[in-house]
Amino acid sequence: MLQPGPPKFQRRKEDRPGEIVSAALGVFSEKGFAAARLDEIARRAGVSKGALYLYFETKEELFHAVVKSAISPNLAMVRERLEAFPGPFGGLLEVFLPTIAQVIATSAVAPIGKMVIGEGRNFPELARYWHEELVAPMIGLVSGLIAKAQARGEVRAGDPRLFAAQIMAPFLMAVLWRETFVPVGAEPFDVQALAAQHLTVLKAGLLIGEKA
Amino acid sequence: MLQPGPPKFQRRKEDRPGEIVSAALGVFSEKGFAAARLDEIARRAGVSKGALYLYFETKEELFHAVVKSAISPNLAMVRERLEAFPGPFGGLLEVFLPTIAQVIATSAVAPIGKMVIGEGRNFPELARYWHEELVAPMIGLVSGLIAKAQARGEVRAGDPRLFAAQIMAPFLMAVLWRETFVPVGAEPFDVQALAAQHLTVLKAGLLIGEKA
DNA sequence: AATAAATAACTGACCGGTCAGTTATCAACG
DNA sequence: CGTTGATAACTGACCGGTCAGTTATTTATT
Repeated sequence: MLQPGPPKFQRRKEDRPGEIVSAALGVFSEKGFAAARLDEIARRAGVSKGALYLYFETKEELFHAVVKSAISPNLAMVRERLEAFPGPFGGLLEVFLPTIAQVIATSAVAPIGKMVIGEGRNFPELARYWHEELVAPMIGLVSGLIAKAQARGEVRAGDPRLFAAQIMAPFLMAVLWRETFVPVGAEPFDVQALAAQHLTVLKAGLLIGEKA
Repeated sequence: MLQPGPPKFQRRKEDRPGEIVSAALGVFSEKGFAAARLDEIARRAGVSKGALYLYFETKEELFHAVVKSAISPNLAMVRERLEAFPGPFGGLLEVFLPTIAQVIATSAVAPIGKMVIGEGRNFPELARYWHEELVAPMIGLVSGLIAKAQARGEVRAGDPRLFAAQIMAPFLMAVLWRETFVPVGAEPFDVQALAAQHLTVLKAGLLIGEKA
């Protein structure tokens, strides 16, 4: 009866938070905030539910940590690529649109974003954080680039913020389509093809002095 | 002790379902499906919780009734206007975009749609219904009109379904922006201005033989 | 032995759904 | 016309299950 066998658990204080956040990302993505069960997050993280409370005070704080972890790297990456781009606005679009398509297809930004949209009303702090940390900077960044391009005479007159919305909107739609309607049988959108076609329309519709 | 006083309730079998659906629309719009409380719906409808179950079997069925009531009139209106339009595609866009903007600004489609997006994963029947009854028909309708316009040589070559997505996406974004970020301090989008600017870009980017 | 990580059993509030009882309404009857 | 009996709309207290969060206890580590 005294054979030790494999220990029941190990003490791994350093790794737990990351593993828990990772597990929580999965469950929140699949179920949304309200329907996510802490028992399931704990199970996937390989710990007990009580252990969650050693590292996070509440469910909401855990959600917050998930959102933070999903935002920062992707935003930084996009921002760097955009600000470092030297050429004209048309060339910037050629780089930017496929980049966005790729981030959407591969990162956790999409399901988290959908969750923020779905439950933002009930968790205003979260919507505020998402808006201030990710959405507003992105819109501002793109708007600023558009305004500069207008000043150089490359982009037609108009509200830069609305132009930014027009540029980003199809990607938002593709994400929500994939997350909402594809699971119930809708035909998916090919995000890369959408990016390519969107680029064509934008170049003809937004830029000055381009041929259709 | 026999003074009747005001009666505790009245029997109004005809009106109850409509009043309950209306109250439910409000609560579902504000809270989402999961967070909506049947007690609150009942309170707003001026009945007891038990009365809800005289007219609807479950919470989900009530939600279904709400979705139905919000969809049908608006879809029918848009479809009629679109199919009856005689002129070229550019002129159709001029009518269609402001119409969409108006429906978004005034109808209950927007909050319900946001709710479907937010909770569709947990209620696939609902997402399926919304997709089959509203979204797929709309996409199909617009795609068909685009294909016809392409055949007439009015619209550039490309996947009509992707074009349809590009046309609709900014309105989706405006709705979600209003529902999600404006309550936490974001600056709203002027949907009418967005429609106007979107029209300009689409005419230059989508149509053949138009001057920028 | 002392400490802290981790567990597992537990609590209490919440809420969808139920149902026994109440009351408005109306038709039948005197 | 007033009364009464029958019906069905309606109420509201209640129940059972669920789940975020707590705590008494065990176990790994130093």
